[in-house]
Amino acid sequence: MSFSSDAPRPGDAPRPGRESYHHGNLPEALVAAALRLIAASGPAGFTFAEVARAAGVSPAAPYRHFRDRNALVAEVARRGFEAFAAELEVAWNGGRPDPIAAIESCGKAYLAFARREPASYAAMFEAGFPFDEHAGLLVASERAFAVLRRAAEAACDGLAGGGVRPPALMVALHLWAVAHGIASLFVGHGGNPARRKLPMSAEALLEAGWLVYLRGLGSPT
Amino acid sequence: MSFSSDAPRPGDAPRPGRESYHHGNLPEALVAAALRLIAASGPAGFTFAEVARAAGVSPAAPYRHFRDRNALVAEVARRGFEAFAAELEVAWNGGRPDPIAAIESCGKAYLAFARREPASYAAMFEAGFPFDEHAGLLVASERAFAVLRRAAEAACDGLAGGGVRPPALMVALHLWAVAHGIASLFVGHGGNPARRKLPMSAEALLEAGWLVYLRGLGSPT
DNA sequence: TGTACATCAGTGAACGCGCGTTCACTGATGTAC
DNA sequence: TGTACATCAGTGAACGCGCGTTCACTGATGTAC
Repeated sequence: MSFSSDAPRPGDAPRPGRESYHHGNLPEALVAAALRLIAASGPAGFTFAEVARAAGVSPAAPYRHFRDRNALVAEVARRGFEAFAAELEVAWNGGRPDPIAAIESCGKAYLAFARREPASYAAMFEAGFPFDEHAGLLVASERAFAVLRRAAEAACDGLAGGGVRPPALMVALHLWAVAHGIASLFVGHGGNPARRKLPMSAEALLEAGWLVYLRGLGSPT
Repeated sequence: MSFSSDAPRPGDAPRPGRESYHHGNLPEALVAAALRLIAASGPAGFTFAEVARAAGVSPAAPYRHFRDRNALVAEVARRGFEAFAAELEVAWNGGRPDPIAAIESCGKAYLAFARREPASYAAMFEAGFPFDEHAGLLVASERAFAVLRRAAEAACDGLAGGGVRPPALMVALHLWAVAHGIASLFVGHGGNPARRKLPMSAEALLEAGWLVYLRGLGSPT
């Protein structure tokens, strides 16, 4: 993302000589402010008025764009899932050079996202409102999960022919659970520092976990 | 737990004809009220004054027992870890009848706790204050983790002698990550319903995940 | 057994504060002609 | 090119409310003698 030097940048407080009575891009600025506040104190740790203040507008202004605080956090989560899905897709890269390497790449991308965008990750997984009440949210989260699903299918395809073929959906859920478990327990973020010192990086822990699991499925690693 | 018919029961609002000016067991009542409120709206979803009201005392009363809201939630989490550890220890049962069966039993106990005490589980894993700032909390959480650690060691001991012996700590972290990932993503609770329909129960998902993983370690399951 | 006293665990009133939400408003922008 | 008008996206003041925290207080309890 890049911004021209004249356009108001999302997240900016209004400059003293603001050119326009209008903000220009308030929805963006509110999302950016929400991300900062979530990073500092979690998805429940700020008020609607606080977001307005952080974006440099009056407390009534956000109501033009979001019904309430929840709608704003849901939008943050939705964008988070979109970005997350896109990064997982890049990492998966159509399963090249081979499924195992591509899966490992997804693991790195998963934790990289949780590290780089802890506020998004928190909004996505810790905010606690039902996905199906916010239309776009469900769609976006499905898009992210679909990558893991595809990876799981490829992993199952690659199994040595001997045993029973495990259901790909189950494998995808397992991969997701390990990744989320590690991200949630061991990847520190802002107000929520990692709770436990690890004998290895979270990335190495996830890679080892997935590899052992795939080996358990019968994968020839 | 049982209560004599005369003693004030924790969580009770004061009865009209309360025998005593004193509450009798306010700390317990506050913890019980906090659990109810957390179950309804999450560890961040209520105020200190609300807890007082729910326990039937004036808003100033809780200050006699807890420095602030955080101290109360930390106490809820600490007790949660104590109960959690105790239940895991019972399930582990010294590794009897055999390590694999005992580990599966721990998996069931893990999810059973998350289901039965969602408020405790949320306080333990989603409240987001650092463990080391609340002394007892760290100790209690270590006690729970120690069970998984022991289980991991037993699993490693039981491996067919061929390969490299995996570090038990890593194995314990993997087991924990899977269990927490599944509990966190798929076990619905109060204000935080499960986000995704599963093709199987969370318990079956966890058991399968752990078994595949143990097989990947080289375990003769 | 009684009494005086210290301590404990609550009360209830008070304070300043910031929140959520509404409302009529107004400056800026876009468009029809 | 100019002008009238509709629409948009903000303002800022206002409201009632509940919160966090403090304070002097008071009823109940326990204990020394």
